[in-house]
Amino acid sequence: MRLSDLISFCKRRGLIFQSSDIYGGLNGFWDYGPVGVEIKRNLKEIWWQDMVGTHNDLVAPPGAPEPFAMTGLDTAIIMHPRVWQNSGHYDLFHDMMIDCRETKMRYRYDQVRGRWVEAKGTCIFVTIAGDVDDEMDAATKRALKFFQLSNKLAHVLVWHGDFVGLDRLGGEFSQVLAPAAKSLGTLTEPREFNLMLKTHAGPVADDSTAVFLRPETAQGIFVNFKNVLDSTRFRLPLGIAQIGKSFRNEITPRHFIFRSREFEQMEMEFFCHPSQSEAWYRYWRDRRMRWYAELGMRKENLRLREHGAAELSHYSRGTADVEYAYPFLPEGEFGELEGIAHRGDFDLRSHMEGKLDPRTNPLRVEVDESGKPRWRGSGKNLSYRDDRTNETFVPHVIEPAAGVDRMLLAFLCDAYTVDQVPDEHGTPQERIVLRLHPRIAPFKAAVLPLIKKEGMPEIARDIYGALVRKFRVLYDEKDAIGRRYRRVDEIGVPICITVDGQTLEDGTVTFRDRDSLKQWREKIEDCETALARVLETPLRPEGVAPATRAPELAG
RNA sequence: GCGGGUGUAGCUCAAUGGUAGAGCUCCAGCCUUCCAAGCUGGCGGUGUGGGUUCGAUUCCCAUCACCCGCUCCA
Repeated sequence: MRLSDLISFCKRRGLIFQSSDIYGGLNGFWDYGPVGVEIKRNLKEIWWQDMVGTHNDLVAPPGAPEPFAMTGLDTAIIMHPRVWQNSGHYDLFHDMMIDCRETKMRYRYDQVRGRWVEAKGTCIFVTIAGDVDDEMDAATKRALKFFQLSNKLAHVLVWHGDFVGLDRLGGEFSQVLAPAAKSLGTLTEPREFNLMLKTHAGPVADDSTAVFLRPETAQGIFVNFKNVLDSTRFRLPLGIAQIGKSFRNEITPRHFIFRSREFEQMEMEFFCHPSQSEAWYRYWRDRRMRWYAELGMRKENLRLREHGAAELSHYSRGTADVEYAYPFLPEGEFGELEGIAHRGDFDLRSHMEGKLDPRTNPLRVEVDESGKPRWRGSGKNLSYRDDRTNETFVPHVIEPAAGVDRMLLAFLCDAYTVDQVPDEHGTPQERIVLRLHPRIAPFKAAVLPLIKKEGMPEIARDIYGALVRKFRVLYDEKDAIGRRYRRVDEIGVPICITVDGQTLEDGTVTFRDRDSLKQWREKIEDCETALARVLETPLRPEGVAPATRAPELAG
């Protein structure tokens, strides 16, 4: 499947539209339509129920070290600017970038490094960008090429000093050979790129009222940790969940809803004793991975990737990504769906003491030139006292963080299927069907009179009226029955309930299964329980595409 | 941000420097007893802004958006 096919499909069937469509759209923003909003709400509801709603805090679930509590929050999108200073986002999301006028390449200012080298009476600063295995080897090749020397003449090059960043040049770039350039002095001045969306709290727009839209929901949980403990009787281990919008000024929004500037996150911060944090990390990593498989995501499209030591912050004892083989990626490549991170005590301590320097070990507050904290903390005590052991400690945090939109995209890609179904002449015809798990499906059933006469619509409307009080269901009497089946197949409705000639005789209706096309009969008065039973079909543990349980056709 | 491509009806596509067309969808009706594409009728369109021209959907410029490849990606 091509991504553009899915985008057309999503527009045609009312799943997802471009934001501000009638004005030509806005880069990085998308709207959910009548069908899409149901799917999205279902995903959030399933996650919330799994995390908070149906959690039993009296017993330890399989694989968990001990029983634990779960609760939720809904915090503001706009928070105090100091939150972002101490979370690290302010520094991290304010990148200085430089452009190369010759090659049109853009680099992060702090990722371009170089060294002075002299030959043929000229001294230049030869640079390389990003991660390079052998800096000296790469720089030598570039210098030889610039001075038009053969590879055998490397000894002619006279090197001065060591490799340093561009910031050590004092803004003078005239002798700089940019990473891919052929001539000197092609780099622009460094310019500020702000990845957080900025606005103003209050009607006066000046620096004193500048605030940021949150780039993640997690910080609302960290800064409320003490409030939650003080207002409840929860003990650790405790998980606090939140679902909400986040915003990032992505440089390049791409791939439909995969990377957008306004998106929704489902994050949970799990606070526990440091000595147990690694066990909890493994528990949440495995549980979150299992969740996708249990909702029917094909296991060949899903993988868990543990970050290597080089990728990890030193304070983290582990980070794993749940990844999906999105169709816009090259064959065999996977993209992020959810991250599960062991964050240690970095966040709580940063909000207590001031922003910690993630490069230090053990963690210390980051200081400026005069030795003062770069960003001052709240000064509030965010440690936890266990009243049973009388031990006081700063909890460690395990963070499973999922993006609702890319999760929905992954489930859509996984469910979008074109198969062959015979038409009324028995000739195979192409059919688009969304094989969504019944819990994710936007509607649970469609009630259809076989034909629009002989009293069938009246019976069907009564059944619809009874079901609609409990389920999201559709009623449709327009067009031939086969056409109506196709319509609801396309938006993933798992069950069709058809009122036909036999209904008039014995009071039974036909149940039709979306995936297997199997049919069986249920009594009119049993429709509600029968539908509930089918929708609760145990999930397939091996993670194949979902199929509702379809009893053999009776009679 | 760079390079390439594409913007015509809800969708997929056609055509043209001089009244823009089809199929599907959708709507109204007919027909129809289980897997869309039978019948009749109907609604609906050249992304936006400028320029050239008597006249621009077509040519030119700009802009916006999407797709692909780079770059980036807490």
